[in-house]
Amino acid sequence: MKNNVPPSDLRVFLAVLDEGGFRAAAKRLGVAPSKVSTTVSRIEATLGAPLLVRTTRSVRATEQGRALADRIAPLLAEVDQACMETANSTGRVRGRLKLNVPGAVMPDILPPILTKFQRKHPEVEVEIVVENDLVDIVASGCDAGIRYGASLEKDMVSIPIGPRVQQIALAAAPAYLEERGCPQSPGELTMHDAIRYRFHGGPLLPWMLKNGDETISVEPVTRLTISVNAMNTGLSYARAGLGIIGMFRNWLEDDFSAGTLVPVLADCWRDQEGPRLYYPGRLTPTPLRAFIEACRTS
Amino acid sequence: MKNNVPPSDLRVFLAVLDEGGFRAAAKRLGVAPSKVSTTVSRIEATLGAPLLVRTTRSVRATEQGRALADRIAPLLAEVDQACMETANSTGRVRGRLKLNVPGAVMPDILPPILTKFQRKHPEVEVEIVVENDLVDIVASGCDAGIRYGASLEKDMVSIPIGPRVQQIALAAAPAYLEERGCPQSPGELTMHDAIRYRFHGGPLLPWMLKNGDETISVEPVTRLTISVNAMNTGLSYARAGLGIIGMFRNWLEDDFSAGTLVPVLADCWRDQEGPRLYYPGRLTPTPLRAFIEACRTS
DNA sequence: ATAAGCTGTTCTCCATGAAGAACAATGTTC
DNA sequence: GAACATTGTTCTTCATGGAGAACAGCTTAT
Repeated sequence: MKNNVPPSDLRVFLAVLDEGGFRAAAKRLGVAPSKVSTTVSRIEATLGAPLLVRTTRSVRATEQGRALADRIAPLLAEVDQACMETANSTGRVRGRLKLNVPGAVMPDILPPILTKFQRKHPEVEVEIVVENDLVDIVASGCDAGIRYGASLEKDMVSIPIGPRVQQIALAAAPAYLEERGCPQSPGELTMHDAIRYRFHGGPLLPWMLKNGDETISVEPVTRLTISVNAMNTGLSYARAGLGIIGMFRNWLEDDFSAGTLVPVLADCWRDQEGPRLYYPGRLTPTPLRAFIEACRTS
Repeated sequence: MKNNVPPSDLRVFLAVLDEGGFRAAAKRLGVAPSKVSTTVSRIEATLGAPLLVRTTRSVRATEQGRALADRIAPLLAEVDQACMETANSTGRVRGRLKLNVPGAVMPDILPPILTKFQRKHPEVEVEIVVENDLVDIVASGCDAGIRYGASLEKDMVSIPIGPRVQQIALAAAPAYLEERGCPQSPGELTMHDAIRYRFHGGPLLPWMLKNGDETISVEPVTRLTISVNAMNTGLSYARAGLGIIGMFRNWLEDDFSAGTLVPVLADCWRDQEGPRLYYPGRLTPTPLRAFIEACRTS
């Protein structure tokens, strides 16, 4: 009977309410905003009742829309749960795993973990979304995310992934050091130009250095601030002699070997907490659960 | 997450189980069999589990398919209920009404009822499916059906629609009566040729006639048996002098007026139960409820 | 006051899913 | 045993739904 609303359409409607907007819902569902718009309009036409009030810049449910959403959301969630359990009941780890990760883990942290994981679970198809600015994993339609230093969102769980610590190393081009001198103590860094990286969400990668038995925070003169996503850009400027760069040591190894960058105050480098895997605390699909296990055992 | 099965697909899966086959499910849902086939296959691929075993000529659920169906069927039914109640909450009678009716009610019984109904409820879109052979209203994807003399199916309710009784009239062409003589009593009918109508499902329209104070069943010599759907065919043969025809009086009025057919044994005509509206006993959409009310008050 | 950025919606075009036809397989009837 | 009827599935074609672009409207920043 054509009076029925396809429950898949209802899931679109629920996503709009969950995300607070059509574009956010579209992003989470991996569809175009126009589909979300036309789907909600079609539901309203079929039921003959407005479900959403679209004030510009915000969406909110009507009374009827809220009542409908409250009633069907747990039902559709349980349908998803039933499907997931059917999928899991085969005992095979299969399906798709979508990870939202910063560029920073792309060169050398994630590849070995993924390679091992996919060899162990060949039926899992992995999709990597490289993004730095977005913290909300669910809103981006991903199963899990990797982040440095992000605070824990509601209902999210985090475990370490990759190196438990990473050293923040300082480096400069030989030409820069010949011109400006090589600092002999952390205090001298304030007289130098710095190239600093900024995490998503605004915080700079801090320059915390060891000074004898203590750790001090150094605020150098910042000539350039770059998103952690644009890793290679920062390295290029550093190689060009723009200043002293502060970055994860593993990123700098190739330049050290090639001589294009030289370590600065190597004895003062201190450890930084490594990246963490974030995922929703419940409704864990089998592929994600297997990946979590792979992270725990690596 | 692409691990999710669209719940609309699950509805297709449930229809296959309900109807016991792919083609029956396709008919009920108003889609092509190929869509049902590919939809179920897609669900099985997504979940990585066979849900149905398709022995040729029969379909049955696997253990996992049965478990999944048992769990999600009430959930999706409640989702439909929630939508229906949202639609009803506007207080407006709107939507679609799909009726499965025999051709017998098309000329003069249904039109006045529908005309009145649609004038009262202009927002309802009515679709009429003319079918005689099929008894299962739900399996045909209709909201309700009209039938003569059909037995009550499980969970179905019936109310009279249109005339509470209809007379079974006998008639013949003048030329036939001149040649064979005009029967003076019901008993003489056995010496005449008959044109009889058959209801869907096999029973013939019985020739029950009054004989004094009693009612007798007459079994004439049947020259032609026609489905009630082919009403005009039977009339044509009768006009051509093939025999005495037995049919609802309202169908014969035009021929009586035109003189193309003449009443036979008019004093012996007895009343027959009129048609009935059949509909599922629960989950009554608003358009159907309004139509039921219209039938009750006409 | 203007520009920029973001929203939801509408419109256009095309890729995809669905309809329809054809097929292979099986059970029933003659 | 052959013919017939029906099934589920596969293949081909095309109509439609969705992506993408553009639009109108609104809020915020300059």
